[in-house]
Amino acid sequence: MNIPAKYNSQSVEEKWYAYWMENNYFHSEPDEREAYTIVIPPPNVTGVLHMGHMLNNTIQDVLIRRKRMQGYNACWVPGTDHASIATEAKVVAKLKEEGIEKSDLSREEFIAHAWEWTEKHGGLILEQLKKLGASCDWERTKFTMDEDLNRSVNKIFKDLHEKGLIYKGYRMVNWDPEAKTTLSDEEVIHIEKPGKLYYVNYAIEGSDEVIQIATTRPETILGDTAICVHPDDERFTHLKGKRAIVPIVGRAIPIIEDAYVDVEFGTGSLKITPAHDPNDKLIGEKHQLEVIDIFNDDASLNANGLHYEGKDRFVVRKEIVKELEEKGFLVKTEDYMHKVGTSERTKAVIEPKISEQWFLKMEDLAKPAIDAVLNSGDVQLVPHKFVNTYRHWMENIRDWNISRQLYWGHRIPAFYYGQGTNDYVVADSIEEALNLAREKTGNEYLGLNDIRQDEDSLDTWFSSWLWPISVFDGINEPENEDFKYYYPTNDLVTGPDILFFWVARMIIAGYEFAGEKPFQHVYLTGLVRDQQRRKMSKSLGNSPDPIDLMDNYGADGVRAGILMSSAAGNDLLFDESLMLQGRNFANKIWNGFRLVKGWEVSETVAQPESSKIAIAWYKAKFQKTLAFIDEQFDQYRLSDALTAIYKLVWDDFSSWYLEMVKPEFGQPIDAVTLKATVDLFEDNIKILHPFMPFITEEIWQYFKERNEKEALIISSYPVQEELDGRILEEFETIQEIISAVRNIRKQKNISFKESLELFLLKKDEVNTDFYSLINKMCNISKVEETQEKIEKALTFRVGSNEFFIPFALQIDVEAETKKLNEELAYHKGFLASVQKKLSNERFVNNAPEQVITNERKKEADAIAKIAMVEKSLASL
RNA sequence: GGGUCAUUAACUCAGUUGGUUCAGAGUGUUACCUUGACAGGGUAGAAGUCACUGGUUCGAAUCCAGUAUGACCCA
Repeated sequence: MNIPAKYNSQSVEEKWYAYWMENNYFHSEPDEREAYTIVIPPPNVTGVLHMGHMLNNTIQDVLIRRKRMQGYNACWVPGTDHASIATEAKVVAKLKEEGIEKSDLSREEFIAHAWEWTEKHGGLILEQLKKLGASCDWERTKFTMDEDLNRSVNKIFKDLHEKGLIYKGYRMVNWDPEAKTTLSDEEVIHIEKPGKLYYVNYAIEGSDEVIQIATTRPETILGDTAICVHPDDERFTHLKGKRAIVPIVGRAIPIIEDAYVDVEFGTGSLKITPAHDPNDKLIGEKHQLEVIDIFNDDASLNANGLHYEGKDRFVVRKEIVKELEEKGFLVKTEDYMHKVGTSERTKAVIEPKISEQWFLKMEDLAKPAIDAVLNSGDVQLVPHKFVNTYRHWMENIRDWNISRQLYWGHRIPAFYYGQGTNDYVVADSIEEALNLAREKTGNEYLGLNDIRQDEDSLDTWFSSWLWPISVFDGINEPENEDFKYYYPTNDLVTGPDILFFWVARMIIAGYEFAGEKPFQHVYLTGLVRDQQRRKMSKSLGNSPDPIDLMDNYGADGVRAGILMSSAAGNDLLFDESLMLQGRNFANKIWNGFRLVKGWEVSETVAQPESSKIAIAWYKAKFQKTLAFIDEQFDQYRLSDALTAIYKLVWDDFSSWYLEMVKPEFGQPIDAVTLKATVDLFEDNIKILHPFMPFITEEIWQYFKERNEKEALIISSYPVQEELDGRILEEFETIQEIISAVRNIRKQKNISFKESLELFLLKKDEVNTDFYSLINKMCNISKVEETQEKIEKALTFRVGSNEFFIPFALQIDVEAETKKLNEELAYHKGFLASVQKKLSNERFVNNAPEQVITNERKKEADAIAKIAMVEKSLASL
C-alpha cells in the first residue's frame, strides 16, 4: 500500500483541473436538456483574487457542479469588467512612475497605455479562479470592453436617448484647477487647514437693517443667490419674504427658509452659492435659485467676478476682504480650522464645480423591476431580508448620472456639430454622426472636422447592467440561439454592497431590453471581514493571499472552510482555523479511502450479520441526509448542506459505518461488504464533489479505472429513494448501548481487549438483529436477556431497559449511590415539569393533540425510569 | 440625519411556521489513549440569565413594543 497517509492537495489539484479542461467538461452548447446558467459577477480586469471572490465563486461553482451532475446543461459564463475608475487610477499611477503625466498624453495615447496594462494584467484573476477549481466555460469568457459588448452599450445608449430617457443635467464635481480635470471622491484628500471665518453684513432691501452671515470663502460672495435661515429661528422671523443686497455686487437676493441651517453655527444665517458648494447646490435646486458661476477652469474669476476678473481665487480672497472692510461690510474675523479637499496628485485645493453631465431617467424604468422583486416574485432575493433595502432604494430612485470624466471606458456616443449644448447627435461612429448631423441641420457643408465626440466615458455600471444579456450577444442579436437558450439565467451570486449599483440595474435592464428578468434568484453573500470585523480590503492589507491559503490548505480545504460558516447574507469573520477544518476534513476522507483501498478481499468469507445491518443502516442514513441536503439547496443554505455532509462522512460513515464493517486486523473482508462499501463511499463522494471537487475526483478515479465518460464531474448525482425510517430509530438505541458500554470500560479502566458479557433486563423492545453490532463494537462475547437483576455487575440503562456487565470488581457503593441519586433527582425534576404542563387545563385544551401525546409519553417514560432507579438504589 | 440588519458557550456561528430532553455545531479547553485508515486522529467531559425591560400566548431564543450596543448602505 503506497497511498500516502497525508493527503497531498497540490499535485492532485493541478492534475484534475488539467484533465477536466482537456475533456472540455466545462463547456456548454445549447441542446435538448434544460439549461442551468450563471453569469459571473465580472471582477476588475486588473484585479487580483481576494477573499470575497473566493467565497462568491466557490458558491457559484458548488451550484453549477451540482446542477451539472443532476443532468442540467450547466453553463457558467466567466469574464471581467473594465472598472474605469480603478483601472484608470492604476494606469495613471504607473505612468507617473515612468515620469509621464496623464495631461501630457492625448486621449488615444492614454487609451493605448490602458490597453497595454489590461493585456498585461488582465486575466490573472481568471487564472486564479482556475486554481480554486472554478468550472467556468472558458470559451465564453467576456470582457466589458469587447467589441460586441461595446456595440451593445452604444445601441442601448441610442435606444434610451431616442426614448427621451437620457438627458443632460448639472452636477457638482470635484474640480482640480491645476490639472484642469475632474476627480473622483476617492482622489480627493481632506486635510485640516487653518482658515478664517469672516462675518459680513448684508443690507436688507428697503430698510436700514442688516443680516449677518459667516463664511470661510468671501470671494464666493460674488456668486451668492440667496440667504438662508432656519424656519424656526425667531431672530429672523421678521425678515421673511424680504430681500438682501449682496455687498459689492449690489444684487438683491431672496431670504429663504430651510431646516438645513444649523442655528448654532456662525450667525445662524447662511449665504447660498449654488455654483460653488455641493450643499448650496441642493438647497438651490430645492428653492429654484439662480446659479452664478464665477470661476474659470483655472480657478481665476470670470466676468461674474466683476473687477476681479482674471485674478486667482486666493488673491481675490485677500483683496475682497480688504474691499469689504473698507466699505464697512466686514464685521469681524475669527480663526477657524476646517477640512479642505485637496487633489491627491497636484495637492491643489479642490474647487466644487457645476458640470454638465449625462443622466438617465429611472422612475419608469424601475417599475417592472420593483414589481418583479416585491410583487410577482419573478426575481427572488436570498436571503429574503434584503427586499426591504431593495424596496426603499427603488421606490426613492433618483436619476442615474451615467457620465464619468475619464478616458478609460465606453466613450459616450454623442457627437457635437455645433457649439450649443444640444447640438449633438447619437451615433455609433463619426461617419454616421456626420450623416445624422447633416440631416438634422440640413447643412450639407458639415465635414468630419466639424464633428467632435463627447469627452466623457460612461459609468462602468452602464455596461455591466447589460451583462446577463450582452454575454450572449442578446442586445445586438436578440434572436440568436445562445441567447434564447441561456436567457434568463438562473442564479446570480454577489455581495449586498452592489445590490443597487449592479443587481437592481440588471433587473431593470433585463425587463427593458430583453423583456424578461435577467435571473431568477439572487444569492447575496456576506462580506468577508477580518478578526477586528473590518472589511477585508487591499488598502488595509488585512486580507490573506488566497493563493497562499490554497497552497497551505488545498483548494478543497479552503472551499470547504469558507463555506462551513457562511450562511447566505451573513458576514463571515475570516479565521484560518476554518481552512484548517477544511483541510482536516479532506484528510479524514482520504484516510477512509486508504482504509477501504487497503483491505484484502476474500470471495470465500461469508458476509457477517453485523455488516449486513451496517449497510442497511447507512443506506437509510444516507437517504435521510440526502433529503435534508436537497432541502437546504432549495433554500440556498449551502453552509447547512455542507455541514450535514461533513457530519455524515465524519461521524456516521467514518466513526460508525467503517468501524462496523472493518475486518479484524490482518483478516480479509468479504466481497459483498466490500462492494457495498465502495458503492456507499462513492455516493458520499458524489454529494461532496460540488464542495470539494479535487479530492473527490482523485478518489473516484483511484477506486476504479474510469474512462473520460465516467469522470466524477459528469457522473449522476444521487437521487432520493424510499427510506426505512425504522432502522434509523432502532440503530440509535444500539448506539446508546454501545456508548454506554464504552463509557463503563473507560470509567472502570477495563481494556478494550478484555472481552465482556452483557445481560439485559428488557422492558422496551430491542431488535435482536442488532446484537451482532454490539458484539463487534464493544468486544462483547455474548448478549443475553435475563429476568432477574444480576449481582456483582456493572449496570447502565438505555430507555427503560437495564443492562448488566458481570464484573468481579468491588463496587463503590457510595459513588454508585451518589450517581443514582443524581439521576433520580433529574428524572423527578423532569417528571414534575411535564406533569405541571399536563395539569394545566389550558394547555390540555389548547395544545395540539400531537404535543399532548408526546407529553404523556414523556410522563410515562419518566415514571418507569424513576421506578427503575429506585429499585437499583434499594439493591445497593 | 435616513434606511436595513444583528446581539445565543471563551471565540466564530446555526437554531427554517412558537411545541419532543431545545438551548446546538465547529474551534478552543480539561482528562485519558504510542489502537493496525487518520495525533491533521480517538474516547469522555466542562462550559450559555439566548443583550436588557415589558407584552402577546397554555407555551417564547423564536412573535410584538421599547432600551442599549454594534455593523452595513445612502448613487
